[in-house]
Amino acid sequence: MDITRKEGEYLALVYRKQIENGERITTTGLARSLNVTPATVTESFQKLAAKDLIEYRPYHGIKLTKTGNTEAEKLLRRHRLLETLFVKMLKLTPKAACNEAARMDYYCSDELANHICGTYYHPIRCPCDKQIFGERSCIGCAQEGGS
Amino acid sequence: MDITRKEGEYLALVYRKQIENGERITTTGLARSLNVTPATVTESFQKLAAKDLIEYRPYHGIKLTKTGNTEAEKLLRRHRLLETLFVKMLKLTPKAACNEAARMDYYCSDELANHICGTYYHPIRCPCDKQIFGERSCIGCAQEGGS
DNA sequence: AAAAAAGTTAGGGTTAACCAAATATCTTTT
DNA sequence: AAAAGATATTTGGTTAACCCTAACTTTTTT
Repeated sequence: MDITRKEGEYLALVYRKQIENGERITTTGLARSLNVTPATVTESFQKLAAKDLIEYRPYHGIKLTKTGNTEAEKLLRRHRLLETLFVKMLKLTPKAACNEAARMDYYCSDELANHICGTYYHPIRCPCDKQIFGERSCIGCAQEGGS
Repeated sequence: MDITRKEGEYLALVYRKQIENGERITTTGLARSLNVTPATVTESFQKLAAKDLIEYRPYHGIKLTKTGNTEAEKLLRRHRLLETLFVKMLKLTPKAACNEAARMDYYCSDELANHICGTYYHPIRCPCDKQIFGERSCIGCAQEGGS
C-alpha cells in the first residue's frame, strides 16, 4: 500500500516536529499547522496507522514506526535536495525554493534526487541548514542507515 | 475555475497531437493513448468544454479554444523547461527527464519555469527538440504572443 | 439502407479529503 | 474526588476527481 500526498505531508511534518524539534505532537496542534479540524487529523492518524507508518494509541499520541521514519526521511531528502537545486542552480530564495519543493517533492523520484545529490557532491545540509539524509541507492552518499 | 491535473494532461496531449503533429483527435484515439474508455474521454471533453478550454461539438470532435491553447502551451513550456534542466544540469537521459517532468510539470510554478528559462538563456527547443514557448512574465523571453 | 464503427448518455463505483456535531477521555482545578 | 474544561475521537455526512459498463445515438462504410 502506498502513501498519498497528504499522508506524506503528515509524515514529514510529524518527523520535523517530533524528531528534529523535539516537540510533542498533538492532534489539535497538527490540526492548526495544517489548517484542518482535529477530526481530520484523527482520521489521518488512523490511515497512517493502518499502513503501519505510525504507532497510534488513541488519546495518547503517535510515534513514527521504523517504516514511517524511513518514509519521512525519504520525503524530506527529496524536498531538501530540490531546495538545494533551486537555490544553487536557479538562484531562488530559500523561501521560494521551499515553496516550490513543497509542491513537487512528492512527485520527485529517488533517481532524480540522487542525480541532484551527486551533482552537489552529496550535500549534508539544505539551504536552510537542515539535514539531508543519506540514501542507500545513491552512489557516493554517506549512508547513515536511518534511526 | 482551474484546471485539474488530468485536464492538463488532456490539454497538453491534444495540443501535441492536433497542433504540433497535425493529427486528427478522436475520442477513441485519445482513449487508447490514455488507457481509459471512450466514455471517460467524452466526460473529459465535457468538463474541458465547460471550462471553456475546448470547443466541443458532440460527434464532431474538438478544438482548443484560445484559453485552452494558452494553457496547453504554458503546461508544455513548464514540461520542456524541466526537461532541459534535468538533462543539462543533472545529466538525465531525455527519456528519463521526460518521465520526471511529466510527473512534476503540473506542480511547477511559472516562476520556477522562468528561472530555468533565464538560466539557460531562454532556450527555444527542449532536449527532444520540441518548441519551448515564450512567456510574457519571463524577462528576456521571446514573447511570441501565442496563437 | 443496413451493418459496423465511433461516440455519447445514463447510472454507478471508488478513493481521498474534508467537516460539524455528538460523544468519550484525559487533566485540571477547586 | 467531582465537576469543569480541554483534547481527542466517532458518527454520519459532503464534495471532487476519476473511472467504468451497458444501452443508445450518430456517423461512416459497404
